[in-house]
Amino acid sequence: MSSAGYLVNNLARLLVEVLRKRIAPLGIVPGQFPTLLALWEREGLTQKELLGMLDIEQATLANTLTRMERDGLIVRKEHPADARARVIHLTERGRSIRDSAYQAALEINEDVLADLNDDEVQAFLGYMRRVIGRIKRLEKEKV
Amino acid sequence: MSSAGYLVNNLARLLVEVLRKRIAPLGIVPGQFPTLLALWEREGLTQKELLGMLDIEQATLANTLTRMERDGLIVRKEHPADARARVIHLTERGRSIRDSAYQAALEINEDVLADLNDDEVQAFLGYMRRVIGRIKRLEKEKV
DNA sequence: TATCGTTGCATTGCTTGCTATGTAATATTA
DNA sequence: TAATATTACATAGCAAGCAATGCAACGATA
Repeated sequence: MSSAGYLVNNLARLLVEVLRKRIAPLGIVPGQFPTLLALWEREGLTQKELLGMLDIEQATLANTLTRMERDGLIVRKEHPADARARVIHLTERGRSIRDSAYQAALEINEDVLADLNDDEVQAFLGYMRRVIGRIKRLEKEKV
Repeated sequence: MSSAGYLVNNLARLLVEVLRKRIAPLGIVPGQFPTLLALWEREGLTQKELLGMLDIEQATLANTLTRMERDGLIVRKEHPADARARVIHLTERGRSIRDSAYQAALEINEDVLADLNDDEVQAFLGYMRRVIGRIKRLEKEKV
């Protein structure tokens, strides 16, 4: 029970739970984090634009945005030029948790990687990027 | 967008989808894989015993077992000595896909890690085990 | 300009994870 | 042994992922 796939899956779930506990006081959940990071960089994006930054499927993002709107983190306003699209803005609340959230993310990163030195961390990240690249290339070839 | 957490999560999702596509012809889904691996090793386990091998929560396993029973992979029979417990057996169908499933898992492992040499694979697995260990230790301390 | 394909987003339904809680059955103890 | 605690499993409800599909609005073209 320790193939790469099993370990990656296990690690991912552990990390999500660590993140969940740390950001719970901010009133957000792990699935909202990548979207918030993007919106803290730039507001007023459409769902399409956001999607381009996020490695998730459109349906997943649409549902996540609905929950974020329900939770008072964002608002979807009408697009000035295209009635199909909507522009996404942070609420004051969504904006206000930015610094604490960045802080939490940094702390988790440090805590969790504390047993690896800098070179090892770089090697680890490098391996993951290479495997991710490999899988994406495999998928493209088959199409 | 390339912290360890983000990469791990991304990689885990990619791997699950690769697995999903490869095992779809066998009529099973990724969440059933670890349970099947355990049952192919030994049948007639209780849920409790299975749980001890699986790094998931009891409720998750109970639901997975229900879907596996629905899909005709396992049957839950009454425990000879304890009326609360049930022993879990593979159906003929569950048993029959064993070799193809092992084969699929091996192939995926190879395909996906093909850009890393043996030393790099070992290093990669080692890093994951260390980080997993670190997180579990962190959680224990807090309790 | 009327038609028709494309685009942007929402919805539905499923899986797989979680926590919290319910319910028998079993085990312990007063 | 009656009361109580614990155990084994199930259930409910939510999050976050996916594919498939629906629908209105937009854009291109005959």
